[in-house]
Amino acid sequence: MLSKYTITEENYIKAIFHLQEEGGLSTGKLSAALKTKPASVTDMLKKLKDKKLISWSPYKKFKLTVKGKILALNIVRRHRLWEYFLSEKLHFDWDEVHAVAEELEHVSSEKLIDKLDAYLNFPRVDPHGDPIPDAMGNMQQRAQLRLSDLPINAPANIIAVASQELQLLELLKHFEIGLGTRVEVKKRFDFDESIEVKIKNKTAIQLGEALTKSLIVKLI
Amino acid sequence: MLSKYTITEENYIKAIFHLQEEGGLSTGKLSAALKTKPASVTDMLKKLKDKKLISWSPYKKFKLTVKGKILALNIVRRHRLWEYFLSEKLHFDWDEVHAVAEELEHVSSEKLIDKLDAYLNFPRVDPHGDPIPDAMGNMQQRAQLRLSDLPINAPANIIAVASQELQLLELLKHFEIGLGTRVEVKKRFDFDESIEVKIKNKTAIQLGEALTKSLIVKLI
DNA sequence: AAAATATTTTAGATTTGCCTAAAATATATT
DNA sequence: AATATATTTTAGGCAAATCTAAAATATTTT
Repeated sequence: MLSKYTITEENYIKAIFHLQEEGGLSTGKLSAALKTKPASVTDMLKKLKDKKLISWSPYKKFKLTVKGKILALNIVRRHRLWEYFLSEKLHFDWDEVHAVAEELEHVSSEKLIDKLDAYLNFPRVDPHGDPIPDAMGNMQQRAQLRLSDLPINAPANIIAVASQELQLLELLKHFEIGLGTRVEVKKRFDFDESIEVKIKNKTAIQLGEALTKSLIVKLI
Repeated sequence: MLSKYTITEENYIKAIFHLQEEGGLSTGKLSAALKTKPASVTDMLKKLKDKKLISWSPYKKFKLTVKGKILALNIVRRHRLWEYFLSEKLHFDWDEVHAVAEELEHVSSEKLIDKLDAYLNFPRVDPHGDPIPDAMGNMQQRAQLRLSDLPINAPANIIAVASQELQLLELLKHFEIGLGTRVEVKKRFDFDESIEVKIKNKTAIQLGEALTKSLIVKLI
């Protein structure tokens, strides 16, 4: 039974979860992710500790407890189910989906989410290719072949974008890269790890490392 | 352009709107509706006045401004569209719909609501029979649903009696039917258009056409 | 129209989440 | 290992929305 938490608390838990997964959890990183000051983060960490959602003590590393992780997975589940709904049913563009889901995820009815899940036919992956935890909190690993690792001349499809940064999504839109887009690596420049990629059937273009590492592909 | 308001502000505006429609708007009634104390209501009324959503001055009557009414209609629109969605798509029972919609209505994306509206095919009435304002804030009069038109097994309340005939009122008294009485149609006889109705929790009784066409009901 | 009652508002506190500035601790550099 | 730098925490405050208790105004009753 997940009791009720404030929207702020949930946002902290979610951010902690994601940073923890990336292996870069700290007060400073958290404050950056949440756009608050480190001092504010410390305040909240104490509260989360009191609620037994994280383990924490002054100046030490901190992390989610089991209880915290269960909550985090539940929030992630809500978020991704809503993303799926917005994209699949309401035909939102996939780069608009994230912001709205950010609000919807805090609606706390367990029943709502389970019914939504059923209505959507229990999708296991959201529009960004991220796996959706099921009602028990189980989430599959996601395939992790990045565009940056794709062999030369191997045709593949974009299946996920490993970042929600607006600037990135904007860039993808500009290049007309989306889920399912066919790509093929033509050349690799060791100098700056940039890559020459053929998108769909257009002439090859140059893409930087940050971008190609964020694009998850699957060989055709 | 509806700027952003806090959830609390929106709840106040919505409650003021409904009380205003029923003709019973006062600090005390508002505090009861919102489950806060009158003193808290006064505080908020000052804030809403500053934001030009209501007209108010100490100890005087207060009411929504045009700006306030537009906002109220927009909130009502969101609420009722979500209710429709929950009932129609997710198959929630009607009595569960309200509480969840109460949370969903505060998700502020205009685009979300318009797309939801389209997805639902622009319904004009929610599962309780209440009219849904359109994107322009236009709302039709509440449909006068007569007991004779009530679907089978749909619980409803008597909200009006479309006749003042003494004989009718006498009959109602005899059956212990009054405003607010819960009714549920159990069977319909096409032969003489009489109906078998369960009143409150008593055993169902037979009512004639003239009577059932005079009783206005509202789905619960 | 005065008194009694009911309603509403003011005044002063509390809690949540945030802030700035300063202190404490941890990490990196020499 | 000592110092310099970076990070994190503490201390003290602020704004939103609430509360209680007391004061001000309206309304009802006699």
